[in-house]
Amino acid sequence: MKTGNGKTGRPISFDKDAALEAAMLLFWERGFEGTSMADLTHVMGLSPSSIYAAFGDKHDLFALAAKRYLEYRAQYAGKALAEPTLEGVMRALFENTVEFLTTPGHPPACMSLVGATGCSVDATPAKQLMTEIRRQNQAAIKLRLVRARKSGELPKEINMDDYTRYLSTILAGLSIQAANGSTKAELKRTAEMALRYLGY
Amino acid sequence: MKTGNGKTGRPISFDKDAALEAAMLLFWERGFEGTSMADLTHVMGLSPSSIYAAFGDKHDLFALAAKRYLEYRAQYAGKALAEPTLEGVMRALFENTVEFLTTPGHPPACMSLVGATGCSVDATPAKQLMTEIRRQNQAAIKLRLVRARKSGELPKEINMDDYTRYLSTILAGLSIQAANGSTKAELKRTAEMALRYLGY
DNA sequence: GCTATTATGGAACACTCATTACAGATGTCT
DNA sequence: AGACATCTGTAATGAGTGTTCCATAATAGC
Repeated sequence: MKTGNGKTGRPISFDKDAALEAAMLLFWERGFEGTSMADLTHVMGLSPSSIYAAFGDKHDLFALAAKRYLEYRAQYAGKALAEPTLEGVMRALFENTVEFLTTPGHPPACMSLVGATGCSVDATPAKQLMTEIRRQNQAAIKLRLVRARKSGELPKEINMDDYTRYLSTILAGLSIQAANGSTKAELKRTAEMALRYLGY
Repeated sequence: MKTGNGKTGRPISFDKDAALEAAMLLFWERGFEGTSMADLTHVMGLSPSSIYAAFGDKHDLFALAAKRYLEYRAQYAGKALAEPTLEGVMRALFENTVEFLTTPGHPPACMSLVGATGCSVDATPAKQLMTEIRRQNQAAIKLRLVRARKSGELPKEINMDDYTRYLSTILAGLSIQAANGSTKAELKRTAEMALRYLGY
């Protein structure tokens, strides 16, 4: 796996980014175990040797796909948290999530939920990676909520961990609703209802 | 697959219920694709031929396991819906869910969520079965809410589909929280918070 | 030109997958 | 007893798994 590093030797002949993007989309749709290397060679348009030389083994490739997913697709949450006011954060969090889940061109669910839940022991690294991503997302939300409380936008009585967990719960539930086949309009109304019951 | 029907011939030599229970637990933990027939022979204590004779192929066995799961494990929701008052229904729905998710001896998640989400095309029947179960659960909740509205326990302005979907969203989210590793105490507080924000 | 270095595709690897064929075991019925 | 029917374990089936080997191709520097 020295691809692209050395100045000498035969140069790479394919678009590494495009190949990884294709792999990511397939992993997103079928999960780690549901995606075979043969499937990957097809959608990436590469032979096994090229994949192994450029990305390592299946676990490495999955980790790279997850990284790409976070950087290129899952930024909707980070952007929402960057809103100046807490109300803006809350509204953006739900709206962006619905928008994300219903964007055509990719599966209607979070990759961290479908990537590896319920899998053999061989896939536990992938499963742990997905869990870790979920935990980090939740930690990011908490950080923003703590800031909001410091600025007085959130009552001091509210437990930050509990409130964060409650928010994450609803957001994760939305992903499952989308996977169940809910339409965009339905998800929007659910998100609005959640906001209303939260007091926004 | 004529096991147990005929009066003649060699009788079955194992506890069919116990074998199916073991299969169900493994499917619950590892999902359809994450569970191999070899794994199943181990936990069921049977040879492949016995399994095929008694339960059919892997898809059939998974369907039977799902049925058993619904009948023996997932009755907590149905019981909650049988509560006489809406407030009782709501409280029981959340409390029973938390209790269910944190009961030792089985994975901390709904089988309908981990059974087959993100899988290869071969497993789509299993995936559809899990989705169907989720849809039926949601339909049962809606039925109970409609009854509550007729009895005046729920304002007429509330859209039944939306409210049902919102409730399902939170309940599904709880399952993911549990799968993430939340403790029973944390889940309890999340459920209480959900109830409070819903007005109960 | 040559050599060094890396990438490529295809075939082969050892292994696991779900499933079945077969022979023997164990029961009921006459 | 024997005939019949069904179950059970072993071993095999062919297809699919992730991964590697190897001969060849393509570049850079000399």
